[in-house]
Amino acid sequence: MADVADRAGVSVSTVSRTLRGLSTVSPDAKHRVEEAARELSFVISRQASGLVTGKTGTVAVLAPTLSSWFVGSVLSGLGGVLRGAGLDLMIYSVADLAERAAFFDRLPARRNADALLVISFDLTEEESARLDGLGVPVVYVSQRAPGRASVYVDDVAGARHGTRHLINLGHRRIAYLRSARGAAGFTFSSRRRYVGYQEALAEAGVEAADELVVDVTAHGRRGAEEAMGLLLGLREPPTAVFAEVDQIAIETIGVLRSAHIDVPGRMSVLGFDDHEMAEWMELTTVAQPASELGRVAGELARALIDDPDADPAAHRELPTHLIPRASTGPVPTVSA
Amino acid sequence: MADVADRAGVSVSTVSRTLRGLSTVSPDAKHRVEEAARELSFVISRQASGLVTGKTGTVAVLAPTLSSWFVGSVLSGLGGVLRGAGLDLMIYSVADLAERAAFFDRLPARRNADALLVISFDLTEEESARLDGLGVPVVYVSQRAPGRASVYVDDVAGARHGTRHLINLGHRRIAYLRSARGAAGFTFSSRRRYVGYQEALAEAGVEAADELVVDVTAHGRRGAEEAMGLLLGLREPPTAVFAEVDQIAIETIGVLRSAHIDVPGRMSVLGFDDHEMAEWMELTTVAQPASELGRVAGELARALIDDPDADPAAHRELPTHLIPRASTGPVPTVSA
DNA sequence: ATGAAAGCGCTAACAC
DNA sequence: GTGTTAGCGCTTTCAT
Repeated sequence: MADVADRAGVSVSTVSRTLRGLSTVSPDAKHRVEEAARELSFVISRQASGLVTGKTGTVAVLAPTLSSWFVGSVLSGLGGVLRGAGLDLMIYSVADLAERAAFFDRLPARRNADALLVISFDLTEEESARLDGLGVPVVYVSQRAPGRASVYVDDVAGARHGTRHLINLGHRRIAYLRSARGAAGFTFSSRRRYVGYQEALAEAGVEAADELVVDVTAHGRRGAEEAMGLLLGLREPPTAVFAEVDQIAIETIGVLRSAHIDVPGRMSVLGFDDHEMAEWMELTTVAQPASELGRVAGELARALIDDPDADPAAHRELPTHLIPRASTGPVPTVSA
Repeated sequence: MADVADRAGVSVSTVSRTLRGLSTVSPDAKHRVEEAARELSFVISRQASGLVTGKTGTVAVLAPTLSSWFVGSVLSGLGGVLRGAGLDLMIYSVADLAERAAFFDRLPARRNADALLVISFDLTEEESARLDGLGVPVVYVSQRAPGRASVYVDDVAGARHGTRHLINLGHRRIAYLRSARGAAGFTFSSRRRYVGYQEALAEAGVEAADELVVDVTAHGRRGAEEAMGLLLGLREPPTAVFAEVDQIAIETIGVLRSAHIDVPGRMSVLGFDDHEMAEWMELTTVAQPASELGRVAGELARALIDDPDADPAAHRELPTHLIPRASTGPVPTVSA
């Protein structure tokens, strides 16, 4: 920075002021500094400036994986806001339990970020408490954390809406496929979606049947196979299937097609998420605005960083919306 | 740190030495420092230590998106190595041209990372030259950058291997679906895969036919529909289709199934990538070790950071492997 | 083996 | 509107 100051013929203070966009710099000096900075391709060292301001200019994210559609989408949305705010994005991905323990033991984000976003992670109360003592605001994404800042979608309304779509198509025997694969950070949404399904049935006066609710445990297509085997073996099989997540819905379509059961001719299939693949497969689904979640979470984090009076327990609930595609249709006629 | 020193009854120097694992600390002092640090949940400030060491302890990644399967997988692999090396991961995602221009204009990674990884990004020579002047090692992932460090897979061998698989199943009319959707950072692999396809045909004495090579342009299933329309309208339609990327292969399967053309009974479909979805769809594919690419790139970066004598233009080529699943089978008999 | 002191590159207060 | 100066929290000589 001293070099820039020399070249521009001003003091380092003026350079600092100019580069931070403070108004108290004469147009002339400002111009000379900018030119000098460009010529020397000077970039502020966040380390040095952070040392004195106490800010790091960085937002950290804790996520169980980076290779899932959902986390990737959230990060995309987040990236946009942060860039706009001049904040950097630092990622702590914690693949297994050992790494998770290490993270919470050392808490490396402690002094190295201005805020922490926890994406799609079911934390224990003990872990959350640990984060409370972090000294920086924490925002929970895709999870309701009572008493803490969180951003999530309205799973109940989404599932209710999806189920109603099937009811409106004439379906009465609507199976529900629950994911019991133990996907990290998902148990919360899972419970809520099931509630929405039940509510829609109740509202429409459709009788709920336990036999129509199946837990999909096995991974890969086998899980869907087992579930469909069960459902199709029923005295009165369903005419529609609502899968809690797109992945299972898609696997189900695959299984049905292999069995030459037409979708949606003989069986409608509905998903939840709007995974990129839902479009490729023409799956009707309850879309969850993943990148929007990231954007909102980023804004919340920004507010929490900039404004000490911001509510540290603010909640933001985002709506879902149904995307009708080709995998759902009217209930088959009796003759079929 | 001063607090820790007080509590442990030593000087800050001793605390610093202990926390960095230097050997020149008495067991007694070491123990007291560790205890004090734990009690105060003290974490080193990278900003302050970086200021004096000149290292940031951070590796930056430049990627066009975060929500793609490939980038996510690379980052997962990368995350592991970096964590092991005590390095943090910082992400610069550059969604559009404006952001891209801004990145190369300001080069924010300049003094804020010890290395930069460029993932899946077709840079102009001018942009690459700009990165050369960054002052930190740059590693190109999924791209051959002549004269610069890069990590990529052997696309030619992979495509050759995949094509041979189809030939071994008896196929002679093998269509090739090229992605012309302008996916960022992909033109390089695209060319190489096509070469591999051609080589395999030539090796086996199978005549290449231009009519069998189709560019898929439209997005979503429509692109696959158009391509299959073209191919199935041929006097002598193909019996197998090799899609350059899994996404197109999967869309193709969807199109074929809607048209009641059995896969692989009447048409075999082969992909390239091993996208997470390939497994759900039982797609035979040439697997590309995405997270392994990240791991190797991370190690390369680490070597470049630690060892000034490391070859700044090292290349690492990773192998692909064929994963046979249910979407490819023997060529249909003439009676079919 | 340990401590004292200098200084990394920047910002913030204070003078001017 | 601009320059001077004192640190921010560490690491690193240099003594001891």
